[in-house]
Amino acid sequence: MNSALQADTYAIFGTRRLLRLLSGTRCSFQSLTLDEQCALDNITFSFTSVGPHTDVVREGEGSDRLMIITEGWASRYMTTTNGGRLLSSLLLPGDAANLNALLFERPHYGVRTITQATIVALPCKQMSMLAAEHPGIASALARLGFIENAIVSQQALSVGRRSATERIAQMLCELSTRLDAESGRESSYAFSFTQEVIGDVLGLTAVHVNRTMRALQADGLITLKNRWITIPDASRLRQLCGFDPSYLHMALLADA
Amino acid sequence: MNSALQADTYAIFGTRRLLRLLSGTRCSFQSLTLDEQCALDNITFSFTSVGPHTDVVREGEGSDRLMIITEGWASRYMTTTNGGRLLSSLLLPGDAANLNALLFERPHYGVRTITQATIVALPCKQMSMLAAEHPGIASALARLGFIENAIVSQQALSVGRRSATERIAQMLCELSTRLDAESGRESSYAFSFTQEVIGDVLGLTAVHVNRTMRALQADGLITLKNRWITIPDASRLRQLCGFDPSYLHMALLADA
DNA sequence: CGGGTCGTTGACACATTTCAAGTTTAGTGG
DNA sequence: CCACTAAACTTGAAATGTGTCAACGACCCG
Repeated sequence: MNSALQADTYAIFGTRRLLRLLSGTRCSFQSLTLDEQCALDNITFSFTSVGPHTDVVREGEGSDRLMIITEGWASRYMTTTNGGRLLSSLLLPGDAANLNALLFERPHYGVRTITQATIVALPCKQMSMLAAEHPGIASALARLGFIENAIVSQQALSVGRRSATERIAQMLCELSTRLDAESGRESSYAFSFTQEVIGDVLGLTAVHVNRTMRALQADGLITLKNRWITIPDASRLRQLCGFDPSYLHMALLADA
Repeated sequence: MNSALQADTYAIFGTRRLLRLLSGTRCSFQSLTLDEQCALDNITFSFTSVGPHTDVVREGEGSDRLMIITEGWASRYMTTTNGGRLLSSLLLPGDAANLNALLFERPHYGVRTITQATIVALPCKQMSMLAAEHPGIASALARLGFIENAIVSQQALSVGRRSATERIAQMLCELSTRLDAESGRESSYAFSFTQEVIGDVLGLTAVHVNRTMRALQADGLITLKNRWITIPDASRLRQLCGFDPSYLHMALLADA
């Protein structure tokens, strides 16, 4: 099953034109009314390819377009006045980058690509108008927002109350779930994050990330090779950090 | 000026009946259409007084009522499987406790009072129906959700990338702003948080909170007396932690 | 082939935690 | 109003997880 985030995004844009563009997914649930689907079908959108390490949304600068990552990885980031950086969310294909552009002039974060990425941009005005007319669309968008909340909160919990090992394990488990990478006990997926990026997600130093991941490898909990990670026994890793994926799946439980 | 969170909540319920109940506030902006105000006027709600340290929403347990704190202090909390606890938000009078109950069956957090509190409970079903009919109400609710997001993200940044001193200073500045406690350079407000609570908000130990606050007092940055805090020079404290209140005020900038 | 980015490792510094012992404060019942 | 108790605050000493600094190695790309 695909991650809640992805599935939900696709549900919103689950129409003929957009659906074809969004890579490797299903539109599995939460179907909108036919009326709403047609409305979405008429949205104009642009389609861009962006290099790695480039800003899609600059911190504190507004945008009039809603961006959706359709390929590659990106992140929301925030900075401290004295140079500290934290990636408040990792954005995977299917994730909306700056959902709150629909309601606010300024985001409280910036968005930067990690790898090369392709991005769909939708005019906020059109989306807002659609949301105003179609409550189903509005609530789908709101639901996405609350899922973001859950993920960020979980990250705050990690950063505030878990050891470095637990944080890393948690992150690996989350990615495995969001990427739908598990088959049986084993899980594996492309893993091209810099150790510095991981550190910035988890509030750690790149050096310490290195040591900790090394330890995880030594314990046989993970294997890294060619920017590809394998988790031989997902349940063991989950147990190590007490991972409970329900916070990612909330959309699937909801029936609003 | 009052905090964005409070102001916005009151805007939503800024009608004759409810407004009278919500303590000490103004309904300053973002007025809904007359139609929408009337609709809100017909909501049935209950009204409860709760003692300190009691759960309003238990972690992971759903609720069919939207709770709003009208008096006293409360917090959203999350726990780690091995006992770690983090308060992901502090709830002040006017804040909605479990906004996402409108869309999800289960919250990812629990809500517990800190002091004695009084709480207004609104049936989710009625609110959802209203939101579906009135886009203005829906977007007001969504806006609240995104403000929550901004606050939690900011907290994650604090916990992940700021020193203990900076975190505490940041928290004190945020409270000062949200409580609208400043007059001139000076700011002061009731401060009855346990040091353990502060630690759980900031990802620190109660002991370390103590030491750090002691140091702040020694430096003349704050004064504590009888559960009442005074910040003699707010700008000095802000500078110490690089506090920028804009993330709290986002609603005021929006015009959606 | 060379230069830059990223990963790896070591030694050391330091912020924060842990443990433990008081002291103060607040609340309660006599 | 006082005595008593529990909860919260305070302080010290020691342990420890994580950060810092620095060097080196591996890899990729032009």
